[in-house]
Amino acid sequence: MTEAAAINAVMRTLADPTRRAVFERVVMSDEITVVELTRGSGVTQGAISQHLKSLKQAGLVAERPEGRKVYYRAQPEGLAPLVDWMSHYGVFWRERFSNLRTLLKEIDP
Amino acid sequence: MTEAAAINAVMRTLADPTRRAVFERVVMSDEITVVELTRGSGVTQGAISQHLKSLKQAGLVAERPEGRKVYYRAQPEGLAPLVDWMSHYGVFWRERFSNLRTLLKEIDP
DNA sequence: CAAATACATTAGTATTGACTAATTGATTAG
DNA sequence: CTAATCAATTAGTCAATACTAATGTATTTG
Repeated sequence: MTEAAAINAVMRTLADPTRRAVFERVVMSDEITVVELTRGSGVTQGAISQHLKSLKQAGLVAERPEGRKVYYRAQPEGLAPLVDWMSHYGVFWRERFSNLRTLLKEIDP
Repeated sequence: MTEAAAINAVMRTLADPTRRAVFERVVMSDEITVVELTRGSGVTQGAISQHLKSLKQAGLVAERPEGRKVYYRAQPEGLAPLVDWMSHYGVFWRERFSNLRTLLKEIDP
């Protein structure tokens, strides 16, 4: 996958609010199943599975089947294209990155 | 505009490749007109104006009318919601942020 | 084995949205 | 003043996509 295709996939995948909410819940949970994700999502189980498929194709989540359940977890390298894009075009806004800079100091002084 | 609405607007706006390309060209140029943006974009002038309208509503660009031309420039605070979102959900991937850390050291040692 | 559970997939629907072609409004040039 | 230029907007079209309902496929339970 080329660089442009990667950022395109990630952006398009995270653009949908419902799918982004699914991703956020996966991030927050260590591991989470489809039924759990469906609960309180406002959409059907089928829709959740479709969103998970998109997220998986974008490299944002990974799955671990266990019995009849499938546990999903966030995938670190999935957000890399977005970080890279920000790095590339965010250079022009130094002051905005001071927030990130502070954060980075906190987590890795 | 609420926080969720802001990240939603920015994500959806940058999700389209053509519109993102327009934004990138605006970022790279100090200021740029609609005709210049239309040249080599592959779409019509009307489409460019529509994309610029979206970018403006998302707070990603600003305009400066001068005569019959309108100069567009990138708006710093427009990417803030994306940075904040990354800060919030990117904390979980420290190693990925090392790239950004290196970059930040370079631009502000 | 039969019923139930967990998830994926499919077909069909409705909405969104990106685009063009054309028009309009405004400003500048001849 | 008239032509031409720059940009925005409008109406209409086409494709993409988010969703539901239903079905399919394993796997577990009783």
